[in-house]
Amino acid sequence: MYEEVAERLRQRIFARELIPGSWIDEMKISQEYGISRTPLREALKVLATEGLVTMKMRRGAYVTDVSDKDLNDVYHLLALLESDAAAQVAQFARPEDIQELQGLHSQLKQSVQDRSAFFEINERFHMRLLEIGNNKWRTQMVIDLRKVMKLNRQNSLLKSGRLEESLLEHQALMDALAARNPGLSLQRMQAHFANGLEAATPDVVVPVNAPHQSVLVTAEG
Amino acid sequence: MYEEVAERLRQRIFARELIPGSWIDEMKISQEYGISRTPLREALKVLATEGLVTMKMRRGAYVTDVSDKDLNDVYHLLALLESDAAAQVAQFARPEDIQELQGLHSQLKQSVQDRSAFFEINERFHMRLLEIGNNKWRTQMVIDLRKVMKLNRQNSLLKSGRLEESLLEHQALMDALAARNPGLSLQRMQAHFANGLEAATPDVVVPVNAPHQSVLVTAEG
DNA sequence: ATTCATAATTATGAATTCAAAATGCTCTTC
DNA sequence: GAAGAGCATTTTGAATTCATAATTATGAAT
Repeated sequence: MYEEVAERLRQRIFARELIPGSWIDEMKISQEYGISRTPLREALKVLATEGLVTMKMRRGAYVTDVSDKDLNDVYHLLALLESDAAAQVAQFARPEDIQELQGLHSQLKQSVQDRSAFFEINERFHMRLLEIGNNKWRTQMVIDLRKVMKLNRQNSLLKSGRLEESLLEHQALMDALAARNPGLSLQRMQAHFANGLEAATPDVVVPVNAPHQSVLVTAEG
Repeated sequence: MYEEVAERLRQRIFARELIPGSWIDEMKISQEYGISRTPLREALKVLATEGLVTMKMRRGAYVTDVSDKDLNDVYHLLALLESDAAAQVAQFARPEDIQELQGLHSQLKQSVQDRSAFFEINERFHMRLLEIGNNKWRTQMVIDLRKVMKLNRQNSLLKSGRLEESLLEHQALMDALAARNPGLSLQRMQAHFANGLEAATPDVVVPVNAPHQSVLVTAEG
């Protein structure tokens, strides 16, 4: 059960229902979920090792408050890991895997007018690339880091105008992958992230007190 | 208490007292430690998210069995992350930080005849470099990955003859750092890891049934 | 009125108890 | 003698209970 509880808590944290820095009332949550404190506490300790909550001695659990520096650091690592994955894919992927990525890219092209569809397919593309990269540890690290990114971004890091640019960057990446050029693929993924970060500077982020939303959050375009 | 218990379990796993693939008897361990199952189970769940143990539904906890591919994948990521850190250090570290690293390097040079001292100082050097790299997420990831490396290596990845080579690589790295050359620092760290891996191919690993030892295990030289 | 001390309340951390599921053993039957 | 069904034992997972620590509130003293 603790896995399920952990996931429910993650969603509430991402949705800003549980505010960074705030104390997590074990009694209240366990009553809300109709469970005892035992599995809840197990879930909290898992979230603590994930970095989503912070345990204070004899003080309980608090939603971790990530700073702007933290976000930049995490974003840097995402760029590093995902571009590494891109290089590996260019080098070792089977032809049908490249084909699959091209299929996803085509879908992405077609959904450039539908913002939420674009985000969803974009997310799928990045995740499939990681999986094809065939290093489960890297994949897990990226998953964890993306969770942290979700902690402090209410919406996508994409500005409205970024969708088209992002698509072009994806195209360039796909070309490099199809050409089986590891170094170029790495560069193109790096560039993709570098542009995404520009669009992500704090001053373009929507107000914190915006109503929570279940919209997909992506770290880049 | 769960933190303490988790650490004791980690040590037992690294020491091969708990064998990869084997089942972890909650009752037995909790009696051994003179505690109840509750904090033990919390610790196990933490170790599960760290990847050291695997939870099976209604089957309990098992020490994770990492394959040779896993080890190569993890090693690849260590090289990626630590060389990234080296580049950052070359770029952003304060002069006194570079000085400190040079101090550690000097100690390393002096302890080339004492194998265990060499390992310990080497470990300190790598950790300090990471800390100076000033990205706590990267540092934490490296710490976690190094734990996984310890799962399947009874002793160091260094062959006896590797100590001197390793020292030369460290010297080259230090030069690049002192010259404040990020790209070169990155390359030198990558080279350091590339050489370490060569020495770590399965056929040079000591037998698995060797008596457990508390010797420091390092992922590279 | 303010500050310090003590008591009471509240919440965390751990132990114990309880329930449910899986495995293994035995007994029966073919 | 072997195979399958049923029961017992073992073990996990969760709830409840208990103890300890921390915070807050109340009261007294300066």
